Amino acid sequence: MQYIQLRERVKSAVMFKAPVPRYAALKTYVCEQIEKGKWQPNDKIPSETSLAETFGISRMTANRAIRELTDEGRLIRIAGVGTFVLPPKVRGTILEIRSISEEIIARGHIHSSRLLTIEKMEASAFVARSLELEEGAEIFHAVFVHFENDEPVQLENRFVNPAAAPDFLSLDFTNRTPSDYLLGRLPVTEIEQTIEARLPSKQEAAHLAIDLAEPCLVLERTSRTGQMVVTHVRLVHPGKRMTLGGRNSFDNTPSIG
Amino acid sequence: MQYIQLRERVKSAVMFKAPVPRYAALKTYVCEQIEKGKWQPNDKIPSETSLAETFGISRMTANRAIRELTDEGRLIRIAGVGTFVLPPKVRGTILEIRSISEEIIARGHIHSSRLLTIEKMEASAFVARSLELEEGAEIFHAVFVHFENDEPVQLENRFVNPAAAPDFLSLDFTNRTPSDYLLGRLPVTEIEQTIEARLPSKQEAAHLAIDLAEPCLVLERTSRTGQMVVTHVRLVHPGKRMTLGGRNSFDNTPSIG
DNA sequence: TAGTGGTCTAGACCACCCA
DNA sequence: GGGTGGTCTAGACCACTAA
Repeated sequence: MQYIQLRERVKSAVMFKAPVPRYAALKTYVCEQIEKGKWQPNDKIPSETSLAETFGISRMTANRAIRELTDEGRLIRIAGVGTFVLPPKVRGTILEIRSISEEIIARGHIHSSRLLTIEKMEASAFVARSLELEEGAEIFHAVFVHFENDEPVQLENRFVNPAAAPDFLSLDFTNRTPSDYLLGRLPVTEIEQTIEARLPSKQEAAHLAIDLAEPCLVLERTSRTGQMVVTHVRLVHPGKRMTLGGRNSFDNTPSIG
Repeated sequence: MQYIQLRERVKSAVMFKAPVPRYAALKTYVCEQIEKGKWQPNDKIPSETSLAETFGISRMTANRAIRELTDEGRLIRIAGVGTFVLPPKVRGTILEIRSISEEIIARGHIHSSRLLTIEKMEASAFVARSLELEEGAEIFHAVFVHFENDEPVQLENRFVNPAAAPDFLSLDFTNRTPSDYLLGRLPVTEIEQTIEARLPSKQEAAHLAIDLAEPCLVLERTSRTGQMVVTHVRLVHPGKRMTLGGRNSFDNTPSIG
C-alpha cells in the first residue's frame, strides 16, 4: 500500500510534526490556487480523478476535499460537467447581537433586572400581527428593565404566544431572563428584526430614567420555531448608555442568510 | 454486492422517486432521535461501527453522516471515547445588514448617491486608531449621501487605508458605491461594528436635511482583510426615514460567531 | 486489550452532460 | 461514448482512551 509508505516517508521527513491529512492538504492547495488568482472565479478546476492522480491520493480522498470546499461555498460542482470556482460571496454584513446579560457581563459590569409587569392580555392589532394570531387572542405580556451597575440600559417589552410557553406566567425570572427561558425551551429557527432610532415614549422615558429628547435605539424582534411565532420583543436602549456591537469573522463557512 | 441489490429493490419499491443517499438517511435518523428526545444532550450515541452494522451500510458511509452532523454542530466526537449529542447552541442573535443600495432597491425604490468630498488627508487620532495607523498618516477620505427616491437616507463617511486601495482617489463612484468597490477588490475577512442612536451633528443634519433633534441610527464599521484594516466607515441614518432590518434562519449550519 | 474515531484506498455503479 | 461528479464498499492502519 503506497499510502503507508508515503505516510512513513512524510513522518520521517518532517519529524514529529503533526501530520496533515491528505484531504486537508488538497483543500489548502486548492485555496492557494484561488487566492493566488491562478484559478479565477468561474474557472473550471481539474476533475477529482485528475487531482487524485496528480496528488497520488485516492479519488475518495480528493472527493472529500472538494466536497468540503463546496460545502464551504468556495466551489460549485455540476455532475457531468465539472467543478468551478465560485466568486467570493457578496454577503450582507452581519451584526451579532448578544443577549443583554452577556453583553453587560462581558464588559465586566453587573447585570440585574426588574420585572415591572407580567400579565395575560388580549392582543392588540399590532401584537396580533406580530405573533400571527387573531386580534383579541389571549397572549402573555411581560415588561422588564435591565440594569448595568444599577443604571437602566434596556426596557424589554415582550409578548409571548401562549401556545409556545403555556406556563410563562408562573415562571421565576429572578435568575433567568425570559429570553434565556424561551431559547432553552424551544429551538428558535428563524428571527426577523429591525433596528431603528427614535425618541422614547413618556412611559419608556420614565422606566429608563431618561429625558424625552434622548434618542433611543429600538430593536424589534420576532422569533419563530418552525411555523409558529414564539415571541415578539421590543428592546429600547437609551442612546447615551447603550451601543450594540459585534464582531464577525468570515474565514471559513459562509451560510446563514 | 448487497448494496446494488438493495438500491434496485428500493427503486422498484418507491418507483421513480428520488433516491435518498444512505448517509443522508442516517443523518435524518440521528436528527430524529435527538429531536424526539430519545438521545438527550450529552448522551453518547452508538458508535460508527455499530450504526454501520444496524443500518447495513459501510463504516465510511456512517462516518460521512456522523462527520457532517459534527460539522453542523449537532454532535461532538472524541477519538477513543465516542460521539455525543451537543446541547443546542446558545448563539447570539444575528442581524444581517444589507448594503444601502440593495436595501433600497429591495423596497422597490430608486437609489442614487452624491459624492460630497473625496480627499487625501492626515489621520486624526480617532481615524488613526480605527485604521490602526499612526496619527497623521496619510489616508483617503470620502463622504457620500445616499438617496432613496431623492430623499437623503444615509450619510456615508468613509476612511480608507491607502495600502489597501492606492487608486481610491481616482475611482469613478457614479455607478458603484465605495463599499462595492472595496468588497470586490479585497476579501473582507472580519468586521467589527457598533450601532448606536444619537443626535446628528450640525453638519450631518445639514447633509441629511433633517432637524438637529431628529434621532439618528449610527453604524460604525471597521473592515479587515487578514491583519490589515481596509476601511472604517460611519453610516448615519435619519431615524424617521431609515430602519435596518434583517431576517435569519438557523435551520442548518451554525457557525459564524 | 478492546473499543473509539480519523484517515485512506482501490475499486465499483450510477446519472448526467456534451460532443 | 467518454468525462464528470455522487455515492458506496470492505477492507486497512493509526492514535487515542478506558478498563
